[in-house]
Amino acid sequence: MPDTSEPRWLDAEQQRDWRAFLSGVTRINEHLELALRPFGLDLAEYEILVQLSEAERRSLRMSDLAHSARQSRSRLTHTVARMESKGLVTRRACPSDRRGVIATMTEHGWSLLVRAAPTHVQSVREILVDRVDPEDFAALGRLMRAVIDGPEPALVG
Amino acid sequence: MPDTSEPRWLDAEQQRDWRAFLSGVTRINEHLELALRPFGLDLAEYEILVQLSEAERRSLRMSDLAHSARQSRSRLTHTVARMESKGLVTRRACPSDRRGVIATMTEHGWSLLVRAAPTHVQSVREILVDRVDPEDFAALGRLMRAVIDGPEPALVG
DNA sequence: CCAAGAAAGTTGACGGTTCAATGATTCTGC
DNA sequence: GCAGAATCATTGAACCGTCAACTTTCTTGG
Repeated sequence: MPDTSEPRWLDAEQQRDWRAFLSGVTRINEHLELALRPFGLDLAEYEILVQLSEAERRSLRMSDLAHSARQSRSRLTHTVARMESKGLVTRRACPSDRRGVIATMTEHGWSLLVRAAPTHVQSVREILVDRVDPEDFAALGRLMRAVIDGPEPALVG
Repeated sequence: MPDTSEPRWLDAEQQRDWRAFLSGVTRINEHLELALRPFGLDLAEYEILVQLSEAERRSLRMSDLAHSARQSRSRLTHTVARMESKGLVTRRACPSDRRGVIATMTEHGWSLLVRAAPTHVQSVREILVDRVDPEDFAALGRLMRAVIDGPEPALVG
């Protein structure tokens, strides 16, 4: 049966903070996307390049890449296909698991990342890191780790 | 000429916090979208309903609504058109400015919001508010207000 | 007043994401 | 060792957001 108990609304201050969060995230995203634009990248593609750049041999299984870049496998397939046609990555069969596909960053992808990264970092600083109290930024980290590490919430329905 | 000075990279801790932020935001969004799904709403539509519900006569000019729901005017036009066809909102000409269009929440839209809101709040609590240290949550609010209220960053290019 | 420009809103095409379905391969329990 | 379940990756269609172009109306400087 549906939960008929009175919902626990947010108090005024919580609501203010929550809405600031929603607006802030939007602004941060817009700023980062704008900064990547001159490089012909969006944030999702940038993340893919970063993950590949840090992996052994600059290569990852598609599903590991999907996980670390926080994308669905389907989305990743499409995005990587596009990036492949731009010459940023290549794909090949995985030798140890014939279901698998390994994506590898090309030299061209690497050099694009190297060129884009300084601007990206600068944009992160401009919109967030250099703009806020370092204590609050550390609190942000703690808070987000609590969000990530917590159990899958059930949302009883 | 391009800035050739060494970029100010994030230190290890900043990077850890920043990446936690990216992951956390993704997780929060996924959780909220999931919670709204049974109501046939996504977060963008929910925001539109919230903004209308708090406005006088549950009505807003399209461009004010676009601003407060953090959407482009074009996106809002499309989304409101869809919501109109679902019977959640109506549109009519603005009497004082003949360029304008006023969106109004219908009774059906209102009742859907009333039904969805408790679940939505619960999902916000589950994924964030009830999961983190209240001090850190307050820090989140401060931090995001600094992001929002700050000047348009130039991102010198 | 009026011409030029700005603002409001829409439109349609394009591109990207989601979703469900599919084929192929590997894992699991018996 | 095999049947059934789970995993990996892809596909294509439907759906949604973005972008540039456009119309209409309002504002502003001279």
